Amino acid sequence: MAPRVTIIDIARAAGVSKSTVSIVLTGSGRVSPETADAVRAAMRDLGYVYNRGAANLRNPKSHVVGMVINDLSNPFFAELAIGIERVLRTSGYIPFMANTAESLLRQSEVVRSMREHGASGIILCPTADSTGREINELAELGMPIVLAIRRVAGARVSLVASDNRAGSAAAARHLLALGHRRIGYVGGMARMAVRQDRIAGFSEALAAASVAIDPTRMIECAPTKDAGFVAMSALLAQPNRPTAVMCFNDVVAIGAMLAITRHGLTPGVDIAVVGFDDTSEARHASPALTTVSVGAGDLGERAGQMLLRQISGAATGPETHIGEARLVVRESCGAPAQSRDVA
Amino acid sequence: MAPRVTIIDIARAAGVSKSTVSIVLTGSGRVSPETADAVRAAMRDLGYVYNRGAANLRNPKSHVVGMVINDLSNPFFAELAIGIERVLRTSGYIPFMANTAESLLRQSEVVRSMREHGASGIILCPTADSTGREINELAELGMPIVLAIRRVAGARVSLVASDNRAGSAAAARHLLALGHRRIGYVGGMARMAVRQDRIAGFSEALAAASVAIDPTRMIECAPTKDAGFVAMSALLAQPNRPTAVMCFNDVVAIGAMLAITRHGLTPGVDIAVVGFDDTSEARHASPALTTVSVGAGDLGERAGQMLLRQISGAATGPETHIGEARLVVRESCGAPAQSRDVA
DNA sequence: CTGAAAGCGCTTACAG
DNA sequence: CTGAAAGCGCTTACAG
Repeated sequence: MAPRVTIIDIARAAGVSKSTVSIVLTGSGRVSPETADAVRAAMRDLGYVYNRGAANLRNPKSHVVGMVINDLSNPFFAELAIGIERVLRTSGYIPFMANTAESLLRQSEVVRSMREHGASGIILCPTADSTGREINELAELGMPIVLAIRRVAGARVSLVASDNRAGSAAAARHLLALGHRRIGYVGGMARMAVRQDRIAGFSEALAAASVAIDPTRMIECAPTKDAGFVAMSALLAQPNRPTAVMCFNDVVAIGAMLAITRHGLTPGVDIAVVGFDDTSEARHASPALTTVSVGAGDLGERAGQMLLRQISGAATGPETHIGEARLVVRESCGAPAQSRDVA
Repeated sequence: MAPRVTIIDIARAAGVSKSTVSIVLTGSGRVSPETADAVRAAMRDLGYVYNRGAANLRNPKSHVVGMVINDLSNPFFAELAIGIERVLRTSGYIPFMANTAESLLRQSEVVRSMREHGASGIILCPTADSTGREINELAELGMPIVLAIRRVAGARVSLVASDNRAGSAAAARHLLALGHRRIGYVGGMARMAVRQDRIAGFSEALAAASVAIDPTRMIECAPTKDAGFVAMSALLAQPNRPTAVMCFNDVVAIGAMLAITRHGLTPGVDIAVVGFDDTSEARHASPALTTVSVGAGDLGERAGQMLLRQISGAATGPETHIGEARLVVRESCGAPAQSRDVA
């Protein structure tokens, strides 16, 4: 690789001092248009690359922010990430993304690396086993941080999530209205606050209808398609199987529908299935998945805006945004066609 | 934010010189275990954060690499990205990812930013309108770079892609064997080299069977679900509609199947549909999508390995890996059940 | 094993 | 508007 070209080289080529080059680079202070053009021409000619590390050394205001995503293979988080990027970018920040694949070790490596590179804030979709302790430690170090989607018990930081309890309750009430009484719950790990919230809504709706919850029909599993398949298969192997299942999220639901089909039954006919998230996959699944829409892209934008407020100091403390969760009735719940949502 | 703690603070707290702290940090040179422990304890107590920018200034060997992805909402690219991350991480590199959403402007911003932050290499899934010129400029500046998935005409850099021509030819031969003669092609933009390669395979198969291509049945569109829906709808509005369509990729095919259904027809029965990529969505679509499998995760791993060779200098020049593309017969092509692949 | 010194590429006052 | 100087946090020889 050719020796690095620095502002000194540019200054020499443009016949100015390196202070002037720096002023052109940062846009601070006044420089005559002719001078600025000459400097820019020199940068182009010499293939100059600005050295952020050196700049941040002197002026520690960085415009990079980190996005730490727990599972990029889940389209819900991909849509969320795209929403975050959209607002961060239009605000002049450059978001760098990393996937933790639900590994806490990987999460702490990635977060550390982002701090070392001078990120001015982080949006974190925490792994399922994150605890309030490590998140608070980060925040106490002065790092602006917004938790997205997944609440973490004990974490005293900003949060953007959806109304998990209300969304699940609405879905459960819908199944009850369709006449279901043996309703299972599939997916998520018990330690996840999000699952606790969703189960709370589920329980609340069943209690209101005086329907008992059978703990043997509450199956934990990782929030993935494959795990949903396995968990649903286990549920189907039980005697007295449920007539309906609520799933932790859409990918689990799609896995569950696959298991139902593989078992020789028809989702939406023999067993009602409901998801959570309303990813585009839910719309295109077969049968089309009844699910709870939370607006992944919108939540992402909210999280981006919230992080910007944390960074700028416009927010005086941690903020919380709980987005609406709306039941979308399609085919997989077996509801009569005329009561379904379009698309 | 508290004033930054530096190695000088650590040195003072641990009662050593800052050289010693640096040696502990970098692992260069020998330090007694007791001293090293004292240093590490001080770092923990004071909440020390290593400043990569400062370190890179003196020793410009960075362990960050960039992954630039053109469309993260397409599950194919998400799977690819996960494969790339897997090998990069296990090799001690920390991959930062950015999504360009098919915007060339965004791509150059993101690439520039990665260079400014001292990335030691970049894996680039280029936007549809990337040209060889800008990619060669990057490479000439000495940046190790691997193009993934999308060949770019004129680019003289390393490439990991699939055998687009052979894969498309196999898919077309399959449709011909099923008796189809009016076969359309939906999706991709004409300027994309990948589309040209796929069309070449398609044309080759049709020519071998002495079947003419009707240019009015070749519809360009962006490689997205929505664009596939619109393009297929346009094709269906034509007189003498095709009995089969090959689609640029799976997301286009899923959009096309939706359009067929919306038109009152049944994909796989009234019109055969074939995709490309074999994303997990293809398996779970209804009807299950016949497609060309390229192994997204594997290609990602290959790309990661290739970049590592470019960075280390183990590669003496640009390398190319063309992965196998294998037809996977499911339901959407209307093949008789006994000839279908499992799952 | 440790300490003093130089220097990486930049920005920031400050004097002209 | 420009130039000389100091300093950001680190690493790298080099002398002890």
